[in-house]
Amino acid sequence: MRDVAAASGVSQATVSFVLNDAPGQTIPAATRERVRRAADELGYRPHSIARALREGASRIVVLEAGGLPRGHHLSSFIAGLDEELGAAGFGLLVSYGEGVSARAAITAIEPRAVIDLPAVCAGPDHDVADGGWIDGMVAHRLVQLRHLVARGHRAVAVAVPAGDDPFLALMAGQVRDAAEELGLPEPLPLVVDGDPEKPVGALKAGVTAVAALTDDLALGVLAVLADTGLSAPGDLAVIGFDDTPHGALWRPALTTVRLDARAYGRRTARTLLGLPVGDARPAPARVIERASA
Amino acid sequence: MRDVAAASGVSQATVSFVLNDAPGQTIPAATRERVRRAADELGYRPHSIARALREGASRIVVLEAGGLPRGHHLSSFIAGLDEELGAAGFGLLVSYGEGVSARAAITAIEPRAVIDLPAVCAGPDHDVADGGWIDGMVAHRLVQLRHLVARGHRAVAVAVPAGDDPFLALMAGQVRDAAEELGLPEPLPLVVDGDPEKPVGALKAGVTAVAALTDDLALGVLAVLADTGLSAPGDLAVIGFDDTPHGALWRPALTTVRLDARAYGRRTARTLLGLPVGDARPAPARVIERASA
DNA sequence: TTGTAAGCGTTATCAC
DNA sequence: GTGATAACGCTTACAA
Repeated sequence: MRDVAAASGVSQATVSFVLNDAPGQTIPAATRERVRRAADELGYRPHSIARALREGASRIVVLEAGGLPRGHHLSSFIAGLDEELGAAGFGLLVSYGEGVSARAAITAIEPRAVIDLPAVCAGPDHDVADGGWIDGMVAHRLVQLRHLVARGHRAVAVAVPAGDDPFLALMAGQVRDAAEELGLPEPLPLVVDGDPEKPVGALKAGVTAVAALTDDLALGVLAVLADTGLSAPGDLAVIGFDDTPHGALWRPALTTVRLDARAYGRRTARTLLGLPVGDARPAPARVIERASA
Repeated sequence: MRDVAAASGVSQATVSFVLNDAPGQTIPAATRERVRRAADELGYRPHSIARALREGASRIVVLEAGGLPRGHHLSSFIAGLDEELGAAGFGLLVSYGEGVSARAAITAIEPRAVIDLPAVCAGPDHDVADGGWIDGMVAHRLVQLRHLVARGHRAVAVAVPAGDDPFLALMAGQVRDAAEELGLPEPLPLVVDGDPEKPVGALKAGVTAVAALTDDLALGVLAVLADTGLSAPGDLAVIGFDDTPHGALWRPALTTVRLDARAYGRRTARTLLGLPVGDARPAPARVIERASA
């Protein structure tokens, strides 16, 4: 920066003002041009560590994604964040809650902000922090259930994991809400734990279709079904949620719903940066119809 | 740090010396103790940004994992890195090559080192940088092929992806080497692209078993097999490599080989830190026998 | 309109 | 043995 200042015959302060479009400064266009060119020719890159020291935080945003189902939704949400943050000159780091050194790295970075997605979802004021993702979720679950209803199913179960994860519990609630809105009987929970008795029991209870919280849970249902000689969609229709890449590899290939999480990512980024959310309107959820439902 | 110095009645420099065990300094035990206690009581944490500015690089190591097959091996390698780096007070960040903002973040961090795993594998001197992982790989492929040989197979094909990825090309070479070492005929490549003709062709050519480069490729083979009414292991035995979590969900469940990448991660970290590799001896590769081979 | 200088929290080089 | 002090590269209040 000193070199740029010298090369353009101004002081370091002026260089900083020009390069950061500092508001409240009135610098003639000629000077700005000179500084810009010099910076360009010298290949000047701001030293982000020095900047972070000065500003008290780096220009990096961290997304805590530990415990979230990995798949199309998450990567797409990330892609959306990435676009907007990248455009604003911010960096994005995704943490899957791996281990000590990962935590160490995150704290060492002094991020400008950290988006703790699971926590945000559990909290009361989602929309401010996730671009409306969670709040729109019931609508997406409607898409999932409507697919089943359109195929004549009314007695549906919801495939849930064995442990209790707050995030997935929330999702389960959304499925129930969606079912209510469609006037369906309350969906029975179908715990996916490898026990073949579970789906058999559901079948006996009159269930004809399963809406899974995630694709991997749907795959789990498909697996135990196959183990007991039953098959989808004949004996039990199964629909996933997320469109993981490997859902397509299964036989029967998994029918699932895919949503435009990218738009939510963009919105999240924009509200975080204090920008107007703008035109990023999420596309409606889509059923990816394959074989299982 | 200033506060700690004041509280223990020494200068900032002394605090720094004590807290970093600076070599070549002779500080009385009493002073050290006083400083340590003061730091503790005040809850002093070194400011990593300031340190990075001073040292010219942050205490963070970046692992570039873009393009690598995700699964047990990668996460296990990461876990190994994590342990050793964490113990040494370093942070680890894993980049899956997501997008602009991720790159921006990485450069903003000024990492102490970046391990570009795909590049390292392509390069000539792996062992220095990956803890011997790649060089030991032929041995692991032997485990994969031996499982097939022990079941009476000799005509094996190797499942490869449609595009050409340098990393996967390297892996294919290792399978060929392993086959040669076992005195098997050169394995035919079986391109996994969703075309059911491919495995049928292999069958006609007398192939009785497939060793896949990765689990996902194995799953791809299983899928087209199912599409043509054939099944594993009856018509064609299929063995994967990596033990991805969803391989177990398939029916037939995927037989695969799992290796102790964690140890390689630890070795990588230690050589990177200039430490002796020590006792981290990788456990031998293990076949996870399920149903497909 | 531009320049000067202080300061962010460390670490390292010297005197003492 | 310990303590000033300078530097790392940047931003910004204030002076000119």
